[in-house]
This record gives sequence, C-alpha cells and structure tokens, in this order.
Amino acid sequence: MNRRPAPYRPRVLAPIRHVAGLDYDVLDDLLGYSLRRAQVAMFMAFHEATRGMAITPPRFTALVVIGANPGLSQTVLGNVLGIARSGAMLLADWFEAQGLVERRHRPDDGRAWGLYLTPGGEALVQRVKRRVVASDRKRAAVLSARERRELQRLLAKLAG
Amino acid sequence: MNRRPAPYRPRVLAPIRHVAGLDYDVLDDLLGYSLRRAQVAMFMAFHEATRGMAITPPRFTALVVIGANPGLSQTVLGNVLGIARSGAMLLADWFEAQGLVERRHRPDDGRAWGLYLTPGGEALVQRVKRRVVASDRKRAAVLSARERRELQRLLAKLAG
DNA sequence: GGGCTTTGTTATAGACGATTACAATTCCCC
DNA sequence: GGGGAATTGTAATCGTCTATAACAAAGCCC
Repeated sequence: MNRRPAPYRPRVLAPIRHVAGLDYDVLDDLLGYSLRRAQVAMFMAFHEATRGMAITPPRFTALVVIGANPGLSQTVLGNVLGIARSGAMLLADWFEAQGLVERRHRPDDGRAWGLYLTPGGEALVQRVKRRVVASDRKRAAVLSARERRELQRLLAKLAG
Repeated sequence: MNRRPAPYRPRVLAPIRHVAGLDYDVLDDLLGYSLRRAQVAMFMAFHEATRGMAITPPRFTALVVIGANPGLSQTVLGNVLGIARSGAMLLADWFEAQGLVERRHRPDDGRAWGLYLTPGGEALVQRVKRRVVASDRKRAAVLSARERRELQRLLAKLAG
C-alpha cells in the first residue's frame, strides 16, 4: 500500500470576508486589522500570479535576494526572511533539490556557504518576478499613482 | 520519564531586518512586501501588548467578534477569521477549556452552537481590548492623525 | 417524506518554523 | 601564537496552525 508522496500544497490564506450584519467592534479601528485584511488580499493575488510554480512569498523573497546578492550566506538569508538559520537551510535544501540554487564554498570563510542562482534559477526568478510585479501593479491599480506612493511612504514609516 | 506538557508558545514573527548593504531588487517597489513589513511590525507590537496572556491575533479577533455578536455560530466564526470550520471548532474548544466562552444550543437551529462570552471571558476581552487598542495607537503614533486616516482609507481600498 | 444542504465533529496529514545540540571554522584578545 | 568565545551550517525533534475528508445529526425545500 505504498502511497505516493503527497503533492506539495502551500498554505493559502482564505479571504477575510466582511460578514454582512456582523459587528466588528474595535477591529475596524485597528490599523493592525486593516493591515491584515489588505495583506491577505495581496497574498491571494500573489498566489494567483504564481499558480503552479510552487513559489511562496518567502521563497520568492529568497530567490530575489539571492539573485541580487550572489554568494549570500544562509544566516543572512534567514535574517532577511525573519526566520531561524535552520529554516533558511531547509529553504536552501529545497532550492538545491529543484536545481534553482547551488551552494559554493566561500574562499574567505570555510564555515559559510555562498548561495548562487543556477541558470535555471535565474530564468525562473526573471519569470516569477515579472508575474509578481505585474500582479502587484494590477492589484494596486485601484489606487492612483499618487495614492500608491503615499501608501508606500506611510507603510515604510509604520514599519519603522 | 513522564514529561510535563509543553508550555504554550504562540508563533512569533521575527522582525524583518533591512540588512545594510543588501540589494533588495524589486522587493522595495512591491506593495505586498511593504505591507508585510508593516504588518510584522504591528504584529510584534500586538505580541508585546498581550504578553503572558496566551492571546494570538486570531484569538483576539474571535473573542472580540463573539463579544460583539453573542450567539455566533462556529461556521460564521470561521468565515470571519478565514479558516475552516474545523479550525474554528478547535478555537472554540480552547476558549471553552479556558473558561472564556460557553456554547449554548440555539433554540432555532439544533445543529449549531451559539458562542457566548462567560463573565470571565467578558472581563478578559475588555482588558485585552484596552491593551491592544493602546498598543495600536501607540505604534500608529509615528503618523499624524491625518496620515493615519489616510492609511486606513488606502488599506480599505486595497483590501477591496 | 425524501433528497440535498448545513453544522459540528473527529481523525489525519502537511506546511512551517522554533529549539537544541553538535562539529567545524573563524575571531579576538592576551 | 594559542586558547576560549563566537559564528556557521547541520541534524533531530517538537509544536502550532490549518486543511481535508468523512461522518452523524439536524434543517431545508419541493
């Protein structure tokens, strides 16, 4: 009864429906709650844009950052993503298994690996980047250009 | 060697550090990424505000909504939170075990439970609400009142 | 009344990340 | 230059959160 390996299925956020006739009390006044609602909407757009590519937001961030910073160490990758080193390692393992990233020893530090995109990884990153950027723009199109800039500014200020 | 039950430890987001000298490529232009950074900051403030209370964002939302809508069903609760019914049930189980919520049969529908805050639950909600609102306001204080309103407006627009 | 739907429930599984401990390497300071 | 402290990657294990699937009980609708 050998079962085939379960297909990879990333976590997908369900929409936060504003249920009609329900009292949301203070929630609607909280910036944190508004932020989450907006983020879920963006997340779903992301998921739609990367359908069938087994790419999650952390994976996307990781690939982009590795592409822009060849030779990145796993520890730094973890810091960028806000996860522990062990998690960054599993991520790198997965990338390597997919043939997207390769580890090369650093000449300057025998402990650390340097992470590099393979040609295939480079190609994938370009493709995914195009899709994600387009999706982000499309979603942001409900705002005027000025509003979008303002939103970016306010978010940056809030993130401190 | 009976081990004592592991202490409950909710998932805590680590800060997304903007690593100096690192190239973030398109990430800084993506609304989705800015949103996430801001959300992590707010999440950490939330966690700080509810320290030691075993309250997570979904739990907070659930308690507030139950408090404002006594008799809520578990299915609706799941919709509000964007999780499956089974998850809403586990949440209700936990609240009940903590003595915060009780289930009462609905006279109009023998299938559904109605969720109600207990007096203890009511007291806790009030306390947590005060803390979370204060924390949210404090965090939002980096913005002017006008900016905060504008941010709320833009986020609502984005969430669609 | 009989099929379809909805609600709660149970069981199971998977994704994700934390923690801990360890070895190899490098750093730092005397 | 030598030795303790810190850093890096790794392995093993655990916990949280959520989904899915299947089921019984109850309601809905014709």
